[in-house]
Amino acid sequence: MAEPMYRQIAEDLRSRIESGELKPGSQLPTELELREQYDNASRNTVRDAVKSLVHRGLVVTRPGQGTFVVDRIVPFAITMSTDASTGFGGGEGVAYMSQARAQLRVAEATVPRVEIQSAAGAIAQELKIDKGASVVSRHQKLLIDSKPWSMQTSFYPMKFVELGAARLVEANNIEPGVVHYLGETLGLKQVGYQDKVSARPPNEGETSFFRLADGSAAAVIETVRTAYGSSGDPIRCTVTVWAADRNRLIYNVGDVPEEITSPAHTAAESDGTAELANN
Amino acid sequence: MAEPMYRQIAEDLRSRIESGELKPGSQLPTELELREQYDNASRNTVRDAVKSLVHRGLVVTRPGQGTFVVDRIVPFAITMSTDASTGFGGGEGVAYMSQARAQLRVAEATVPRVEIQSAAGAIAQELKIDKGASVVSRHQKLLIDSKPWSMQTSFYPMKFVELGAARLVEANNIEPGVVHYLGETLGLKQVGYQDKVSARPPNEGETSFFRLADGSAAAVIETVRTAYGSSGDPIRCTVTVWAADRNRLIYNVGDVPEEITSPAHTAAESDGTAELANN
DNA sequence: GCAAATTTGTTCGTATGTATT
DNA sequence: CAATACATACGAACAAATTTG
Repeated sequence: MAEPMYRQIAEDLRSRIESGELKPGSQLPTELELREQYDNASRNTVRDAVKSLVHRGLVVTRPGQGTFVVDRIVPFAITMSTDASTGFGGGEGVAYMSQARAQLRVAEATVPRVEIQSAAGAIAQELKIDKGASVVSRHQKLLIDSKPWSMQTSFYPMKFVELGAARLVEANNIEPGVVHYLGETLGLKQVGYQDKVSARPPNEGETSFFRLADGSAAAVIETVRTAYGSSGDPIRCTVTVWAADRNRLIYNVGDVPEEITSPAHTAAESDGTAELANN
Repeated sequence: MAEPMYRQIAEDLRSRIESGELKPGSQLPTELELREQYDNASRNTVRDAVKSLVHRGLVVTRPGQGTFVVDRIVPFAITMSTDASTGFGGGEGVAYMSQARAQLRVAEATVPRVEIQSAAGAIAQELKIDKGASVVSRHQKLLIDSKPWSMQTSFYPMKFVELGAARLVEANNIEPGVVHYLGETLGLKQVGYQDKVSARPPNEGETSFFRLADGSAAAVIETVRTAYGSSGDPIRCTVTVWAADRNRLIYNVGDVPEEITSPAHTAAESDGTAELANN
């Protein structure tokens, strides 16, 4: 018995899924049926097999209904580097909306939740302020086609408000964008930014917002964007958490052909990811 | 009993870990001890609780030894946008090595495994060649401090070999870099590239190479980099898979202060990620 | 709208196997 | 070899969610 039975069952089911015998969206045999199909294994054993598939993101189980092969979501492509078509920083507010439209999706954003917080270590470091200093936190959730897509929180030094950028603490959208507003009121001009991209398992809040299956291996992508002004000082720090299964981040570096950078192109692209023979 | 018992136990253990009562590297109580601590719950119930922590990447279990709080790895920061200090495209070969040295790490790469393959759909699309056309695949695994860090496969149109870039199919490193070599032999100059960044659960090969705990929620980051020449035609496509728990990708866009872009800075940075109050 | 049937979720008990010390 | 600790597997009962009649 080299391989435990529940793993053998899991592998067999996986191959049935990948061969197309079990199509996306279709229901797996019930636990009772699986028992019969697999040598009258115990119900707990077939459950372990199914759990392993849930965990790998191949199927989802719904209490009272059954287990279903996952329907692949068409990922939303987001240009994170400066987007020629919208003119400014990708992945945020206005640019996000316009990219969504270009991919024939409907984007919405919740009303910002604004808070005054004392800066956590990482934020303080990014903004080059003292740990514990006051910062304005503006938090928004972004939806596409009415489904949860990402959540982002921007942090600004409280000093900006004191210097005259009063609207920073207002709980509504600042049109056409906070960056533009800071330019008008304080003369700050964003000249560049640095993104730090990482991936990790979701925490509780993220799991519930993104409606991630409980035991699934779903991951989130976290980007930390620190934007700088012409003086070289940080203007803001924006932390965005993306559901990994429905987003793809695009960075263009140097000269990239026009037709490649257009959002329509990335949208239309085949989803035949992975399987790119890395082994 | 709103919450099932195994979840309550899991949450209690989680809080004991996060409060620091159970430190990284230390051993959790054994299953037998946990039974006693939690109201004589069944062994299966405490096991379910522990599984849920394994799954979230907070602990690892080792047969015959026990369950241990995970030791956080210090992530390796990789500048993916063009790196001023090394002069060329981040995240690959030479640049990777030099960034590792700057962060006081030791980087190694395996000897390239070279194959002639017929292009899969996604690769063909990236390289703008016919699906099934021949491509040269050059695969390497990268280690840092002797531990598995990433694996990457570059695809080049077979046409390049026919046109004179014979060394493309040699199974050894091409110094100082393939891009440089293609410039010399074919006059191709890389003027830019597009990166597509996504995250997903690891497949079997990745799990074993990265030595990821079996049931853990570990994710991999996948970057697909397509590089373009001055004519606007694709030169190559490089697919890199990174273990998400030990890598952080850095993209600089526009003007970012020198001290921020230096590898030493990113290395020294506090690891106080997450907890950035996204909820 | 309710009751029954179906399906997955939780919890228990028990036995045996495998890895490590 | 023995003791310890986790891994696999079985059986059973009841709970909760959903669909169906």
